[in-house]
Amino acid sequence: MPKIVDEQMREATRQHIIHEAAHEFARLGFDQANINLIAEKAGIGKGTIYLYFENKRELFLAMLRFIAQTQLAAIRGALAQNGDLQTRLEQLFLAFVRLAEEESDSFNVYMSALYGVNRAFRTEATKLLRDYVAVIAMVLEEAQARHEIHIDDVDTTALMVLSLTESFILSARVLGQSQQSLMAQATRTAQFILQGLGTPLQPE
Amino acid sequence: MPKIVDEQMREATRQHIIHEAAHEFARLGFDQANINLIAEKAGIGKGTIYLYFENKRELFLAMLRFIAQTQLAAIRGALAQNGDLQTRLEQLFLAFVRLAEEESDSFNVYMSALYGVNRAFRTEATKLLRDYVAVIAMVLEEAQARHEIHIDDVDTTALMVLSLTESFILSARVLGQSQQSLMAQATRTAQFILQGLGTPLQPE
Amino acid sequence: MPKIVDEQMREATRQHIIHEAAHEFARLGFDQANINLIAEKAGIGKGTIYLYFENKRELFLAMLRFIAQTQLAAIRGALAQNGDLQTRLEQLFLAFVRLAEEESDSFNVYMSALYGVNRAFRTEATKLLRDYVAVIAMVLEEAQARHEIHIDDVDTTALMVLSLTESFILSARVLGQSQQSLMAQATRTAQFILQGLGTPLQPE
Amino acid sequence: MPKIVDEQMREATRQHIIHEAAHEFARLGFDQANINLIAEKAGIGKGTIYLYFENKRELFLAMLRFIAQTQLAAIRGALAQNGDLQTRLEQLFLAFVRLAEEESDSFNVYMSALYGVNRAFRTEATKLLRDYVAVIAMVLEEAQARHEIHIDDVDTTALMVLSLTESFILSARVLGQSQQSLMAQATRTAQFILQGLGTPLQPE
DNA sequence: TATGAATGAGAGTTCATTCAT
DNA sequence: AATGAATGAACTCTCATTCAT
Repeated sequence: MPKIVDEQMREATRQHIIHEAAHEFARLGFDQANINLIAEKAGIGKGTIYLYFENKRELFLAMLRFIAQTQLAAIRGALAQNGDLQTRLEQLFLAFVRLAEEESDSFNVYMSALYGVNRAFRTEATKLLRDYVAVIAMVLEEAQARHEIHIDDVDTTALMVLSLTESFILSARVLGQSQQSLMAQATRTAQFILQGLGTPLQPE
Repeated sequence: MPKIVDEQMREATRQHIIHEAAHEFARLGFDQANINLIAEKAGIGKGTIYLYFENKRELFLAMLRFIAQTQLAAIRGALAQNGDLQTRLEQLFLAFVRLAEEESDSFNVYMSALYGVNRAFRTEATKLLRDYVAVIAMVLEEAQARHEIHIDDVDTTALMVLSLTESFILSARVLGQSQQSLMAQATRTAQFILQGLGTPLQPE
Repeated sequence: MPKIVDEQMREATRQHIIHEAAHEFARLGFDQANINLIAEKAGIGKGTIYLYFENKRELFLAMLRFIAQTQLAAIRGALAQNGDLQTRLEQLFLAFVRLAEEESDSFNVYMSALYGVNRAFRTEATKLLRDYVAVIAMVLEEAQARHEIHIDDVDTTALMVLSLTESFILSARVLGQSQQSLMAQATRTAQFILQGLGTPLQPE
Repeated sequence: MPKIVDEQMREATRQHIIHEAAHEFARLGFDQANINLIAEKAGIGKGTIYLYFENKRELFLAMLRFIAQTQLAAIRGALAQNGDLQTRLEQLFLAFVRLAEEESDSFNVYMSALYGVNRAFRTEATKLLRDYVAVIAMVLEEAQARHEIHIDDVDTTALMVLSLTESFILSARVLGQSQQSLMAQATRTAQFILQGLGTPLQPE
């Protein structure tokens, strides 16, 4: 079965290139990142990259998709466990804190793409944003089904939740807050959201 | 007083360059923006830009500062009028919706700088973030002085308010929401915040 | 006799590659032609070409030789039939018109090689030129033996005849003359040559 | 008048670049010629070439036009003097011999363009071919006006004359004939043409 | 023998910056 | 002060060729 082995090798190399590319793109941005350097760091020849990706742009997009998958998987994982809404919102918050810490490069790349000028990159980054909203909306709907809350517009509310977790965390980090101090705010933020939704505070 | 006249001329030219630069940087991003084109659009010679700005980087920074001033002035203006906290939060929300619409270029430039890779740009963009938080914190403290609310950590709360306004609005716009539908959410968002802060809903 | 069979197979593959190469070289020129594409069109692996030809240059030379053989065979064939000089010159002219039409790619490749910058290619293309002259010279000598004409310098005259047929036809084609209008000039050109040689016009 | 001086300087530089480019293109062909090297040989910076020519292709075309002008001027000059047709045909022949010797680079570039694969280059080279034919046609018509000859199709005849001079000379050179031996054939070729046209040989 | 993945030299082109005028 | 011609570093991408399988 050399075909399958080859295919696995190829996919492994692809992933490897994407990893190095992610690092460089995060460090320097799309324009300043250097294909030669990415190849060098990946331990392959300069031309080899073009056997795996059509051009620099496609490599960047592939990397964006990879980041999106990874991040979404992490967030989904954090919300997979059962529990009441407060617990799950706390889990969501903590998951984002962890991601923002461990994958800060990815977040920078993602935000740059989301608010940058390249249309294709924005489109790709927007998909992740939509996925985040969808995942949170699902959690909210489950809570609603359990009569924990009552919401009119689930999607808008989900976006508010996302702003109070992801955006809040990113801003706080930019302002210099440590991971620890951020984690300490998980409960409080979850309470803020629940109260905001009109749900009376539940005793911890 | 030729000196002063000269000084005024010089400042006017500077502002003029910054304006054209803002347009190009917003349109193309820092790397893709072309100094020659900016000069041409500003109606001055290529070399002249370097009499006003040390290099491309400094021009970008000056433009960032200009954007920050303009935006902060708009937000300050929106919060200047009196009224209870709910009203002022609504005003804040509406002000951001307007800004995001009318100065969307500036927002993109600002967000790119905030989450981009250039350290100097991040530092500058962070200042604006800090200023926003400070302005909101002041509003919150005034409300607290009037016993409308009670908050422990004013700065963190201010950042939450900012996330629920600015970040929320930007995300919503990226997802395709219109200015109108956004404006319709001002009251609701303000209520969400007030409830989140533990304040019983006030009759409108 | 597997050896001979193998040898035949090998020669067949070689010819096949040359054919595809001729097409690509004629279409794009030596530099722009792509070895990978030639291999693909020939239905063989990229590396296989190098088992048949040392490098791109050698492949081009082999193709030049192939073109030369084909063309010379066509011209020889046209002159093989008997007849007086006028008839044979007409045949020569018509043969070149046909070749220029049906093998215009080959002519372009040949002319590019003849007047191009690559020394090796020029040398190869010059051989064909010499062969043409030799063939024509032979015809002239036969006519001389039959006392149809009297010439001092056969080779120079042959070159003049070649210029008035091949070069004339190629130029006319570049200037847009159709195959038909060219063919109509066969008799006239032959007469021109004969008169040029000092031979009184023969009644048709 | 700095404007005019500048304009003259600019034109001088342009001509200078074209000269060096002609040399390189003749030596290596379009694809192999190196813009960097052309710049270097012209004693200017690599980027400077792009202030004078949009790209490599345009530089090549400009050079083709320059060659065409130069060659056509030489041929026109040779035919300017009065004299009977025989004399003028000899002058034409000698002019081409001289050109082929002194500007052999130009001839190679021109022929490569004429029979090469690049459509734009062919179009440009064809113009020169047309001009040659036109100049010769004019000479023939003048002779006809003086009743020296009688021709039906002037253009076709002009092309025959061109083939018997330019193409003949180029072929002869490729076959190794020296300038001297070529020059010695001027009279004979002119006679060949005149006889070919049906004109009784004039006593020298 | 046949293959095609991998390689890396190489080249056209852009553009921030300089500096003579 | 203002200019813009000149510069050359830098970068993406192509493709002939190699070689392990």
